[in-house]
Amino acid sequence: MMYIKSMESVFEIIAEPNRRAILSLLVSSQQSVGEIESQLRMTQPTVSKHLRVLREAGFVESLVDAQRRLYRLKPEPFQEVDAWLDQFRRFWSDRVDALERHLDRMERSSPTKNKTEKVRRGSNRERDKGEKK
Amino acid sequence: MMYIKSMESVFEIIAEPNRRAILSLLVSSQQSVGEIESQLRMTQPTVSKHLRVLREAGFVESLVDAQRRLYRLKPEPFQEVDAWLDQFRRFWSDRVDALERHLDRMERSSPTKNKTEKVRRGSNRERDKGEKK
DNA sequence: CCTAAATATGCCTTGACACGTATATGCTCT
DNA sequence: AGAGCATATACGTGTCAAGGCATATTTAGG
Repeated sequence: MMYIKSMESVFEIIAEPNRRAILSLLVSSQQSVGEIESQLRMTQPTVSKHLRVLREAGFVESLVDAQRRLYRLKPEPFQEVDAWLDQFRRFWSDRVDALERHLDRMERSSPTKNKTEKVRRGSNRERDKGEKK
Repeated sequence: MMYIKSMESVFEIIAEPNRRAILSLLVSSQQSVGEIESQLRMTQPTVSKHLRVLREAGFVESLVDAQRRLYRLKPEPFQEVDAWLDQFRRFWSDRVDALERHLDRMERSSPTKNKTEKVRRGSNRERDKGEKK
């Protein structure tokens, strides 16, 4: 009997560095387990286990190709993360600005993870602190 | 001696449900530890520990207010998550569509997660199956 | 200075998860 | 059917984070 414990949320799934590496690999194209294994220098069981977690969480799906399984991305969980981020978007930019950056990112669509330096932008939220009870 | 082990990535930070709850709380306004404690039904040490993790990861900053510490959000780590998501955006919609949905979300700013059905887009990599090495 | 309030930290236990090694399952071809 | 490749699963182990509980620290005010 195999117990699939918890791993409820998408956030726990992407918390694992190797899983993020697998996901990034699959952006370029679908890959077999062996291809992932060789590119990421992980053992085959490790790859398979992570793929299982990713599949059960809906991040990937597998296509049978003879003895191989080709894995490819599925969009829904990413949307879920994106939806969660929404509530915080107002903190790093106002509406129009966010739109522009969003567009900008999609125009370029760079495959590498861009570690961009961001300019801090003060939040526009005012708060009263002083009251002591 | 207190070891601050790893907790390197922002993804591990937001993997913890209580931390996400704290972050969501702080969207509306900055809060003291006690306020967070009572609203989220966590013990005070638990709240403090999570806040420490969040602070060291740059998700929040604290303002001293007498005996209280007021915590409020900082944008950078959220941007980092957003940047990571970028590489996957092509998977859930084309450019215009993404823009529309992005706008739509910001207009309504609905807190619920939208579970949209998407049309898959085939990868451009053909599988070479036959060759054995 | 002493006390109370608010928050931070230390120690300990527990449980989850990631990995390695070994093995099982599945598929193909001869 | 049997061999060989590709992938999945089982089991044991080590590590580390999260929380409970106790206590330290900080600040305000009498």
